[in-house]
Amino acid sequence: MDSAWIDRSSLSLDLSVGPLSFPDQAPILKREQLHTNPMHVRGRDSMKDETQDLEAKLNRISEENKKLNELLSAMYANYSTLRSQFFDFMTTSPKEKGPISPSRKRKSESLETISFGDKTPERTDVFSNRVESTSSEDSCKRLREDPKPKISKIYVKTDPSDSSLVVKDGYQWRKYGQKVTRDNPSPRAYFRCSFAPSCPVKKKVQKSAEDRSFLVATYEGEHNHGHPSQNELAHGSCHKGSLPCSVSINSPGPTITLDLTQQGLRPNFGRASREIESPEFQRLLVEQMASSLTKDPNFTAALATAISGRILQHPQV
DNA sequence: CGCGTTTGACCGGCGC
DNA sequence: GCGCCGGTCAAACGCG
Repeated sequence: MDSAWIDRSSLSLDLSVGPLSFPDQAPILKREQLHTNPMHVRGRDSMKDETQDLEAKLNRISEENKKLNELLSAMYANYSTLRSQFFDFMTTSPKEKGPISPSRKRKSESLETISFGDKTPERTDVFSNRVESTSSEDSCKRLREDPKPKISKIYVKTDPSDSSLVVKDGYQWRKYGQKVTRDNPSPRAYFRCSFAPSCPVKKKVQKSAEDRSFLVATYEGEHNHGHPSQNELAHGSCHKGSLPCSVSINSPGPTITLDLTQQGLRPNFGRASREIESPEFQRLLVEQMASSLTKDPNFTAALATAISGRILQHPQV
């Protein structure tokens, strides 16, 4: 986790919690208080105590500030990990395979599994996109026949009560069947890509047997046409059927949702993989995230409450 | 009326 | 050969 790039001096977290002093400013505050606060006319001992108190408090506040910065860094690191894995998936999925022969034989599974917003017990990292690919040695026994279409699997978080087996991925799908399978009580829906008549791609969607709040979409084959929502992406809209627009982070603490639809957070996909590496982009991204946080009244209110609570714990100030 | 979805029937691979 | 099971077909149906 490389957080050294964060230019902390450029991050101004206006938290609306009144004047916050940093440790190096503490002596100034002390001098001001010596002249303005009649309580400081008391003996040197009490002054010393108060000075120590103030210093301790300032240290605590700067510690909290530091922790918040670290939290932000961690959030960004997770975010960039997710993003790069997503780009990997986007650039590698429907490519480099031979012609697809419509074989009715049982498919040999050459799996590539990716999960969005994953939180099942086996996948504890809330930001990890699991990519499962069975090795070629593993599947070569079953690959004795014609080359199989590429198969990829995607986990999509959904409402467990939502019975619609719809995974919005930007393509147009036509449902041609539904079946209840043995290993899973929830039905499996079969879709064919209907964006291009000759497109051989098929999709199976079924609720995960282990966690019904996840839809498992299995894609077979590769699209022989462009992504229908490319234009939308280029124009910055993130509407119908496009790629996941927000990522929910579910942790033992509060739920955090990073809204990636915000302008400035979503660069043009064509140049994205290069731009995301540039320090300018990363700096911009952190500033965006920081400004999103500080503009969120709930966040600033909660932070202000926490800090003022700490201060009020020491009423002698 | 056209298009998409639903759903029961059918097909074919696989294991016993 | 038979039965099971996943996958597909296609008629019926619903909706705009």
